Amino acid sequence: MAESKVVGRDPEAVSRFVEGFAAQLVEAGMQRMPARVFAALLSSDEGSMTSAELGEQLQISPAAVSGAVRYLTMTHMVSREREPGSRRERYRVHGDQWYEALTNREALIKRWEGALREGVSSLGADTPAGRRMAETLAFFEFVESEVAAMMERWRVHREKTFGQG
Amino acid sequence: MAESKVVGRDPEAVSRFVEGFAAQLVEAGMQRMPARVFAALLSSDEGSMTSAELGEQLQISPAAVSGAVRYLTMTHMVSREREPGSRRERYRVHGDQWYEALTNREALIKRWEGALREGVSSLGADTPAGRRMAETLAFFEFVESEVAAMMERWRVHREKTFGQG
DNA sequence: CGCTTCCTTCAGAAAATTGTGAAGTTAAGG
DNA sequence: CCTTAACTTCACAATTTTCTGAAGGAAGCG
Repeated sequence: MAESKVVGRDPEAVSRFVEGFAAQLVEAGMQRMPARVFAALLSSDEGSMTSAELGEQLQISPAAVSGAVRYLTMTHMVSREREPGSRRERYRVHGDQWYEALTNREALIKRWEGALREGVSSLGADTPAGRRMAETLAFFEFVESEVAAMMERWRVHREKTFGQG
Repeated sequence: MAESKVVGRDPEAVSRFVEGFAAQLVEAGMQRMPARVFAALLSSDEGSMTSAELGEQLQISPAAVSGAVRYLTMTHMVSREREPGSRRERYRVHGDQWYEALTNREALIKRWEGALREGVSSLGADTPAGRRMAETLAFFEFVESEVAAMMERWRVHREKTFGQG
Protein backbone atom coordinates (compact mmCIF):
# COMPACT_ATOMS: atom_id res chain seq x y z
CA MET A 1 0.00 0.00 0.00
CA ALA A 2 1.16 3.53 -0.73
CA GLU A 3 0.54 4.78 2.80
CA SER A 4 2.61 2.07 4.43
CA LYS A 5 5.39 4.25 5.74
CA VAL A 6 3.39 6.73 7.77
CA VAL A 7 0.32 4.84 8.88
CA GLY A 8 2.13 1.56 8.86
CA ARG A 9 0.22 -0.23 11.53
CA ASP A 10 -3.28 -1.34 10.76
CA PRO A 11 -4.88 -1.15 14.20
CA GLU A 12 -7.16 -4.00 13.32
CA ALA A 13 -4.30 -6.25 12.33
CA VAL A 14 -2.50 -5.38 15.53
CA SER A 15 -5.57 -6.15 17.56
CA ARG A 16 -6.07 -9.44 15.79
CA PHE A 17 -2.57 -10.50 16.61
CA VAL A 18 -2.78 -9.29 20.19
CA GLU A 19 -5.98 -11.15 20.94
CA GLY A 20 -4.86 -14.26 19.12
CA PHE A 21 -1.51 -14.49 20.82
CA ALA A 22 -3.02 -13.66 24.19
CA ALA A 23 -5.47 -16.51 23.75
CA GLN A 24 -2.57 -18.92 23.24
CA LEU A 25 -0.90 -17.67 26.38
CA VAL A 26 -4.14 -18.10 28.29
CA GLU A 27 -4.33 -21.69 27.15
CA ALA A 28 -0.82 -22.15 28.48
CA GLY A 29 -2.02 -21.10 31.90
CA MET A 30 -1.46 -17.35 32.01
CA GLN A 31 -4.30 -15.15 33.27
CA ARG A 32 -6.27 -13.31 30.67
CA MET A 33 -5.37 -9.71 31.41
CA PRO A 34 -1.64 -10.25 31.89
CA ALA A 35 -1.64 -12.20 28.64
CA ARG A 36 -3.40 -9.43 26.72
CA VAL A 37 -1.19 -6.72 28.16
CA PHE A 38 1.92 -8.68 27.39
CA ALA A 39 0.84 -9.37 23.82
CA ALA A 40 0.04 -5.69 23.33
CA LEU A 41 3.49 -4.65 24.52
CA LEU A 42 5.13 -7.28 22.36
CA SER A 43 3.40 -5.92 19.27
CA SER A 44 4.11 -2.27 19.93
CA ASP A 45 6.85 -0.68 17.85
CA GLU A 46 8.51 0.93 20.85
CA GLY A 47 8.25 -2.20 22.92
CA SER A 48 6.58 -0.12 25.58
CA MET A 49 3.24 1.49 26.28
CA THR A 50 1.70 3.68 28.94
CA SER A 51 -1.13 2.59 31.16
CA ALA A 52 -3.56 4.79 29.25
CA GLU A 53 -2.50 3.37 25.89
CA LEU A 54 -2.96 -0.14 27.15
CA GLY A 55 -6.36 0.69 28.57
CA GLU A 56 -7.49 2.15 25.29
CA GLN A 57 -6.21 -0.57 23.02
CA LEU A 58 -7.54 -3.38 25.16
CA GLN A 59 -10.69 -1.62 26.28
CA ILE A 60 -10.07 -2.24 29.94
CA SER A 61 -10.16 -0.14 33.09
CA PRO A 62 -7.08 1.36 34.76
CA ALA A 63 -7.64 -1.12 37.55
CA ALA A 64 -7.30 -4.03 35.16
CA VAL A 65 -4.09 -2.58 33.71
CA SER A 66 -2.73 -2.13 37.19
CA GLY A 67 -3.46 -5.72 38.18
CA ALA A 68 -2.03 -7.17 34.98
CA VAL A 69 1.11 -5.10 35.23
CA ARG A 70 1.66 -6.08 38.83
CA TYR A 71 1.63 -9.72 37.81
CA LEU A 72 3.91 -9.16 34.82
CA THR A 73 6.51 -7.21 36.76
CA MET A 74 6.53 -9.73 39.56
CA THR A 75 7.26 -12.48 37.09
CA HIS A 76 9.87 -10.32 35.33
CA MET A 77 8.13 -10.47 31.99
CA VAL A 78 7.86 -6.70 31.89
CA SER A 79 9.68 -3.82 33.54
CA ARG A 80 8.30 -0.45 34.51
CA GLU A 81 9.92 2.88 33.80
CA ARG A 82 9.04 6.32 35.00
CA GLU A 83 8.75 8.76 32.14
CA PRO A 84 11.07 11.54 33.39
CA GLY A 85 9.09 14.53 34.55
CA SER A 86 5.67 13.04 34.29
CA ARG A 87 3.28 10.96 36.32
CA ARG A 88 3.07 8.54 33.46
CA GLU A 89 4.57 5.15 33.75
CA ARG A 90 5.79 3.12 30.79
CA TYR A 91 5.68 -0.65 30.77
CA ARG A 92 8.34 -2.27 28.67
CA VAL A 93 9.10 -5.69 27.34
CA HIS A 94 12.85 -5.96 27.11
CA GLY A 95 14.57 -7.67 24.25
CA ASP A 96 15.47 -10.85 26.02
CA GLN A 97 14.84 -10.52 29.69
CA TRP A 98 11.46 -12.10 29.31
CA TYR A 99 12.65 -15.17 27.46
CA GLU A 100 14.31 -16.18 30.65
CA ALA A 101 11.20 -15.48 32.67
CA LEU A 102 9.21 -17.75 30.40
CA THR A 103 11.58 -20.68 30.61
CA ASN A 104 13.00 -19.86 33.97
CA ARG A 105 10.51 -21.58 36.17
CA GLU A 106 13.36 -21.53 38.66
CA ALA A 107 11.43 -20.80 41.85
CA LEU A 108 8.71 -23.20 40.83
CA ILE A 109 11.11 -26.03 40.10
CA LYS A 110 12.86 -25.40 43.38
CA ARG A 111 9.63 -25.99 45.21
CA TRP A 112 8.90 -29.13 43.25
CA GLU A 113 12.29 -30.38 44.20
CA GLY A 114 11.57 -29.61 47.84
CA ALA A 115 8.27 -31.47 47.72
CA LEU A 116 9.88 -34.45 46.02
CA ARG A 117 12.72 -34.59 48.52
CA GLU A 118 10.19 -34.68 51.30
CA GLY A 119 8.31 -37.41 49.50
CA VAL A 120 11.42 -39.54 49.11
CA SER A 121 12.28 -39.33 52.78
CA SER A 122 8.74 -39.74 54.09
CA LEU A 123 7.86 -42.67 51.85
CA GLY A 124 11.30 -44.22 52.19
CA ALA A 125 14.16 -44.10 49.72
CA ASP A 126 14.10 -47.89 49.55
CA THR A 127 10.49 -48.24 48.44
CA PRO A 128 9.45 -48.41 44.80
CA ALA A 129 7.57 -45.14 45.12
CA GLY A 130 10.55 -43.53 46.84
CA ARG A 131 12.86 -44.64 44.06
CA ARG A 132 10.52 -43.28 41.43
CA MET A 133 10.43 -39.93 43.15
CA ALA A 134 14.19 -39.86 43.58
CA GLU A 135 14.50 -40.36 39.85
CA THR A 136 12.02 -37.58 39.19
CA LEU A 137 14.02 -35.35 41.46
CA ALA A 138 17.18 -36.19 39.56
CA PHE A 139 15.43 -35.28 36.34
CA PHE A 140 14.56 -31.83 37.59
CA GLU A 141 18.05 -31.25 38.86
CA PHE A 142 19.37 -32.29 35.49
CA VAL A 143 17.06 -29.96 33.60
CA GLU A 144 17.94 -27.12 35.90
CA SER A 145 21.61 -27.53 35.18
CA GLU A 146 21.04 -27.79 31.44
CA VAL A 147 18.81 -24.77 31.07
CA ALA A 148 21.49 -22.31 32.11
CA ALA A 149 23.82 -23.66 29.45
CA MET A 150 21.06 -23.59 26.89
CA MET A 151 20.30 -19.93 27.49
CA GLU A 152 23.96 -19.15 27.05
CA ARG A 153 23.97 -20.93 23.70
CA TRP A 154 20.88 -18.95 22.75
CA ARG A 155 22.62 -15.69 23.45
CA VAL A 156 25.45 -16.68 21.13
CA HIS A 157 23.07 -17.89 18.45
CA ARG A 158 21.00 -14.75 18.77
CA GLU A 159 23.95 -12.46 18.32
CA LYS A 160 25.05 -14.33 15.24
CA THR A 161 21.58 -14.08 13.73
CA PHE A 162 20.39 -10.66 14.78
CA GLY A 163 23.54 -8.77 15.68
CA GLN A 164 23.87 -7.47 19.21
CA GLY A 165 20.37 -5.93 18.78
CA MET B 1 9.83 -49.02 63.02
CA ALA B 2 9.57 -52.82 63.31
CA GLU B 3 6.51 -53.06 61.08
CA SER B 4 8.11 -51.23 58.22
CA LYS B 5 8.26 -54.16 55.82
CA VAL B 6 4.61 -55.12 55.75
CA VAL B 7 2.73 -51.93 56.49
CA GLY B 8 5.44 -49.77 55.05
CA ARG B 9 3.35 -46.94 53.85
CA ASP B 10 1.89 -44.61 56.39
CA PRO B 11 -1.30 -43.54 54.61
CA GLU B 12 -1.14 -40.19 56.29
CA ALA B 13 2.39 -39.53 55.07
CA VAL B 14 1.37 -40.56 51.57
CA SER B 15 -1.61 -38.25 51.68
CA ARG B 16 0.50 -35.39 52.97
CA PHE B 17 2.89 -35.78 50.08
CA VAL B 18 0.13 -36.19 47.52
CA GLU B 19 -1.72 -33.08 48.57
CA GLY B 20 1.44 -31.03 48.94
CA PHE B 21 2.85 -31.97 45.58
CA ALA B 22 -0.52 -31.54 43.90
CA ALA B 23 -0.73 -28.03 45.33
CA GLN B 24 2.60 -27.18 43.68
CA LEU B 25 1.37 -28.48 40.36
CA VAL B 26 -1.78 -26.45 40.71
CA GLU B 27 0.29 -23.35 41.26
CA ALA B 28 2.11 -24.18 38.06
CA GLY B 29 -1.17 -24.06 36.19
CA MET B 30 -2.46 -27.63 36.28
CA GLN B 31 -6.09 -28.20 37.22
CA ARG B 32 -6.73 -29.44 40.72
CA MET B 33 -8.07 -32.91 40.04
CA PRO B 34 -5.52 -33.91 37.41
CA ALA B 35 -2.80 -32.70 39.75
CA ARG B 36 -4.08 -34.75 42.68
CA VAL B 37 -4.56 -37.86 40.59
CA PHE B 38 -1.12 -37.53 39.08
CA ALA B 39 0.52 -37.05 42.48
CA ALA B 40 -1.32 -40.08 43.83
CA LEU B 41 -0.10 -42.25 40.98
CA LEU B 42 3.42 -40.95 41.39
CA SER B 43 3.48 -41.93 45.04
CA SER B 44 2.00 -45.38 44.58
CA ASP B 45 4.43 -48.28 44.82
CA GLU B 46 3.11 -49.94 41.67
CA GLY B 47 3.08 -46.67 39.76
CA SER B 48 -0.52 -47.42 38.91
CA MET B 49 -3.92 -47.34 40.54
CA THR B 50 -7.49 -48.21 39.63
CA SER B 51 -10.26 -45.69 39.40
CA ALA B 52 -11.77 -46.95 42.66
CA GLU B 53 -8.46 -46.68 44.51
CA LEU B 54 -8.00 -43.13 43.31
CA GLY B 55 -11.53 -42.23 44.31
CA GLU B 56 -11.02 -43.58 47.80
CA GLN B 57 -7.62 -42.07 48.47
CA LEU B 58 -8.59 -38.64 47.17
CA GLN B 59 -12.19 -38.73 48.38
CA ILE B 60 -13.63 -37.85 45.01
CA SER B 61 -16.42 -39.17 42.84
CA PRO B 62 -15.94 -41.52 39.88
CA ALA B 63 -16.90 -38.60 37.68
CA ALA B 64 -14.01 -36.55 38.99
CA VAL B 65 -11.58 -39.43 38.44
CA SER B 66 -12.88 -39.82 34.93
CA GLY B 67 -12.40 -36.16 34.12
CA ALA B 68 -8.93 -36.00 35.61
CA VAL B 69 -7.82 -39.12 33.81
CA ARG B 70 -9.13 -37.87 30.51
CA TYR B 71 -6.96 -34.78 30.85
CA LEU B 72 -3.89 -36.74 31.95
CA THR B 73 -4.08 -39.24 29.14
CA MET B 74 -4.63 -36.54 26.57
CA THR B 75 -1.48 -34.79 27.74
CA HIS B 76 0.42 -38.09 27.86
CA MET B 77 1.24 -37.77 31.54
CA VAL B 78 -0.50 -41.07 32.27
CA SER B 79 -1.44 -44.11 30.25
CA ARG B 80 -4.40 -46.39 30.72
CA GLU B 81 -4.30 -50.17 30.76
CA ARG B 82 -7.09 -52.71 30.80
CA GLU B 83 -6.67 -55.21 33.59
CA PRO B 84 -6.97 -58.48 31.68
CA GLY B 85 -10.31 -60.19 32.30
CA SER B 86 -11.89 -57.42 34.28
CA ARG B 87 -13.80 -54.25 33.77
CA ARG B 88 -11.24 -52.42 35.83
CA GLU B 89 -8.93 -49.98 34.25
CA ARG B 90 -5.51 -49.15 35.63
CA TYR B 91 -3.95 -45.73 35.23
CA ARG B 92 -0.19 -45.74 35.13
CA VAL B 93 2.60 -43.22 35.27
CA HIS B 94 5.42 -44.63 33.20
CA GLY B 95 9.03 -44.31 34.21
CA ASP B 96 9.96 -41.56 31.85
CA GLN B 97 7.21 -41.01 29.35
CA TRP B 98 5.78 -38.24 31.48
CA TYR B 99 9.02 -36.32 31.80
CA GLU B 100 8.71 -35.60 28.16
CA ALA B 101 5.11 -34.55 28.51
CA LEU B 102 6.08 -32.07 31.19
CA THR B 103 8.83 -30.41 29.23
CA ASN B 104 7.46 -31.22 25.84
CA ARG B 105 5.04 -28.39 25.40
CA GLU B 106 5.43 -29.27 21.74
CA ALA B 107 1.90 -28.65 20.53
CA LEU B 108 1.65 -25.49 22.58
CA ILE B 109 4.92 -24.09 21.29
CA LYS B 110 3.90 -24.94 17.74
CA ARG B 111 0.83 -22.79 18.13
CA TRP B 112 2.82 -19.94 19.61
CA GLU B 113 5.10 -20.15 16.65
CA GLY B 114 2.14 -20.02 14.33
CA ALA B 115 0.70 -16.98 16.05
CA LEU B 116 4.06 -15.22 15.97
CA ARG B 117 4.60 -15.98 12.31
CA GLU B 118 1.25 -14.46 11.57
CA GLY B 119 2.17 -11.45 13.66
CA VAL B 120 5.43 -10.93 11.80
CA SER B 121 3.77 -10.99 8.42
CA SER B 122 0.72 -8.95 9.37
CA LEU B 123 2.67 -6.24 11.19
CA GLY B 124 5.48 -6.28 8.66
CA ALA B 125 8.88 -7.96 8.98
CA ASP B 126 10.54 -4.58 8.53
CA THR B 127 8.85 -2.86 11.47
CA PRO B 128 10.37 -2.75 14.94
CA ALA B 129 7.49 -4.82 16.32
CA GLY B 130 7.87 -7.29 13.48
CA ARG B 131 11.57 -7.68 14.15
CA ARG B 132 10.94 -8.26 17.83
CA MET B 133 8.45 -10.96 17.05
CA ALA B 134 10.75 -12.58 14.54
CA GLU B 135 13.38 -12.77 17.21
CA THR B 136 10.91 -14.29 19.65
CA LEU B 137 9.99 -16.83 17.03
CA ALA B 138 13.65 -17.68 16.54
CA PHE B 139 13.97 -18.19 20.26
CA PHE B 140 11.19 -20.76 20.33
CA GLU B 141 12.60 -22.56 17.35
CA PHE B 142 15.95 -22.65 19.07
CA VAL B 143 14.52 -24.03 22.30
CA GLU B 144 12.56 -26.63 20.41
CA SER B 145 15.68 -27.90 18.71
CA GLU B 146 17.63 -27.96 21.95
CA VAL B 147 15.08 -29.78 24.03
CA ALA B 148 15.28 -32.93 21.95
CA ALA B 149 19.03 -33.08 22.45
CA MET B 150 18.63 -32.39 26.14
CA MET B 151 16.23 -35.28 26.62
CA GLU B 152 18.68 -37.57 24.91
CA ARG B 153 21.41 -36.48 27.31
CA TRP B 154 19.00 -37.11 30.17
CA ARG B 155 18.42 -40.66 29.05
CA VAL B 156 22.15 -41.29 29.06
CA HIS B 157 22.61 -39.64 32.43
CA ARG B 158 19.68 -41.54 33.85
CA GLU B 159 20.98 -44.89 32.77
CA LYS B 160 24.37 -44.16 34.29
CA THR B 161 22.78 -43.17 37.58
CA PHE B 162 19.88 -45.59 37.93
CA GLY B 163 20.74 -48.43 35.60
CA GLN B 164 18.31 -49.20 32.81
CA GLY B 165 15.48 -49.10 35.45
C1' DC C 1 1.36 25.17 48.82
C1' DG C 2 -2.49 23.53 46.53
C1' DC C 3 -4.26 21.59 42.16
C1' DT C 4 -4.33 18.13 38.96
C1' DT C 5 -3.12 13.84 36.94
C1' DC C 6 -2.16 9.32 37.16
C1' DC C 7 -1.87 4.97 39.49
C1' DT C 8 -3.38 1.75 43.07
C1' DT C 9 -6.41 -0.56 46.30
C1' DC C 10 -10.85 -2.30 47.70
C1' DA C 11 -15.51 -4.16 47.67
C1' DG C 12 -18.77 -6.17 45.02
C1' DA C 13 -21.17 -7.88 40.69
C1' DA C 14 -20.69 -10.83 36.82
C1' DA C 15 -18.76 -14.76 34.67
C1' DA C 16 -16.23 -18.93 34.33
C1' DT C 17 -14.65 -23.10 36.36
C1' DT C 18 -15.10 -27.14 38.98
C1' DG C 19 -16.96 -31.31 41.13
C1' DT C 20 -21.18 -33.91 42.14
C1' DG C 21 -25.21 -36.99 41.54
C1' DA C 22 -27.82 -39.35 38.32
C1' DA C 23 -28.62 -41.44 34.08
C1' DG C 24 -26.50 -43.77 30.17
C1' DT C 25 -23.18 -46.93 27.82
C1' DT C 26 -20.11 -50.74 27.28
C1' DA C 27 -18.46 -55.19 28.24
C1' DA C 28 -17.51 -59.28 31.45
C1' DG C 29 -19.51 -63.43 33.45
C1' DG C 30 -23.01 -66.59 34.53
C1' DC D 1 -28.97 -63.47 26.66
C1' DC D 2 -29.42 -61.27 30.85
C1' DT D 3 -27.25 -59.34 34.84
C1' DT D 4 -24.14 -56.49 36.85
C1' DA D 5 -19.81 -54.00 37.44
C1' DA D 6 -17.19 -50.21 35.84
C1' DC D 7 -16.50 -46.09 33.46
C1' DT D 8 -18.41 -41.91 31.05
C1' DT D 9 -21.41 -38.08 30.05
C1' DC D 10 -24.56 -34.47 31.30
C1' DA D 11 -26.91 -30.80 33.82
C1' DC D 12 -26.67 -28.24 37.71
C1' DA D 13 -25.04 -26.07 42.08
C1' DA D 14 -21.34 -24.08 44.46
C1' DT D 15 -17.19 -22.08 44.59
C1' DT D 16 -13.67 -19.27 42.72
C1' DT D 17 -11.88 -16.03 39.70
C1' DT D 18 -12.02 -11.79 37.24
C1' DC D 19 -12.98 -7.12 36.12
C1' DT D 20 -15.17 -2.80 37.18
C1' DG D 21 -16.40 1.62 39.51
C1' DA D 22 -15.29 4.42 43.24
C1' DA D 23 -12.42 6.14 46.72
C1' DG D 24 -7.66 6.93 48.24
C1' DG D 25 -2.80 8.23 47.74
C1' DA D 26 1.60 9.94 45.57
C1' DA D 27 4.01 13.14 42.57
C1' DG D 28 4.67 16.85 39.07
C1' DC D 29 3.54 21.73 37.98
C1' DG D 30 1.88 26.22 38.45
